[in-house]
Amino acid sequence: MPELPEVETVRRGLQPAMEGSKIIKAEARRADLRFPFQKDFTARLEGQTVTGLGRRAKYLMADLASGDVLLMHLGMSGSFRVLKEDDTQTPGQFHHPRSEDRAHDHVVFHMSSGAAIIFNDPRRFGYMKVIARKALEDEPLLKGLGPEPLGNAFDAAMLARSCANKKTSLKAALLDQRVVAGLGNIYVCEALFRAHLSPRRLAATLATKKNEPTDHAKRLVTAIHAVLNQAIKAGGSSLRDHRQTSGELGYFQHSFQVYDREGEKCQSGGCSGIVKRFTQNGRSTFWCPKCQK
DNA sequence: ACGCGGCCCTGCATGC
DNA sequence: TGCATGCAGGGCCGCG
Repeated sequence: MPELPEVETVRRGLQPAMEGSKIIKAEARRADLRFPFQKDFTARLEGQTVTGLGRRAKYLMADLASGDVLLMHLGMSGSFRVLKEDDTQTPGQFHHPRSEDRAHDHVVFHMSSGAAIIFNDPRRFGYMKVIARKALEDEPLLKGLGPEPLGNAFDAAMLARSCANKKTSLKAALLDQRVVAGLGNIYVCEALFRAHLSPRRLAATLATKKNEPTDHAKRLVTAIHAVLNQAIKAGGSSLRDHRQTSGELGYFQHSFQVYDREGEKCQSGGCSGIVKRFTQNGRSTFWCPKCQK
């Protein structure tokens, strides 16, 4: 599911249930997700008030009164549901929308607000980890992350600099979380389409010989901003697993212009191209060969 | 040093 | 209907 807009949607959904509320009980219902849970995982959460819920790239970060931070990653299929504690007793209510049983409800936080927060993750590529806030900057999971695409540090000049010496395609560069942190396959495809840039283009062509940003770089940053902001407004994209924490679907998938639209007409004004798909670095790229150069 | 493919895991669509 | 295959929004690891 989750690229930046989906994770941000989840953050906004969890915030009212978590912020200012205490974790009365935390359940880890199996020994591991992607990694084994830390031995003291639940102990470090229980009794703690969540003072804030932030996001960095595709990570959710809950600040705890103890000085710890709970890092959460949704992997490919992770989702959160927020229920009233009473509803968890009602058959059906507790279930993930796509699950007939509770087999993949792996983590539950029981909050003093009366909310039960359930993490469901069939594929278990997601993970959670508690770390001390003062150790955040040494955290390996976060260490190499590039700038937030919607943050002030990310602009055409910075993107051009970090692509200047790359020998990869533009598609691969944008998927590289060290270059910019939070984009995934969908939004890279969509941003490249909106910027009329080919996914096969060499990343280094975003910079001039003097490492100045080209017009392509400026167009691309504008496109990235636009597509992410629109997707966040739409509650993210629901293809398979993504749900808002209320269980509602996101609806940005209806606004895709190339992703998952192989064979359809290009939606760019005046372009008569057809959306094509090919595999790049082991992942599907969707694009219009006619207007993306 | 860096880029690429393999792989982690389950569920779903497709084709025989 | 049943089984095999391939594919999926992420990202770590090892190889060349």
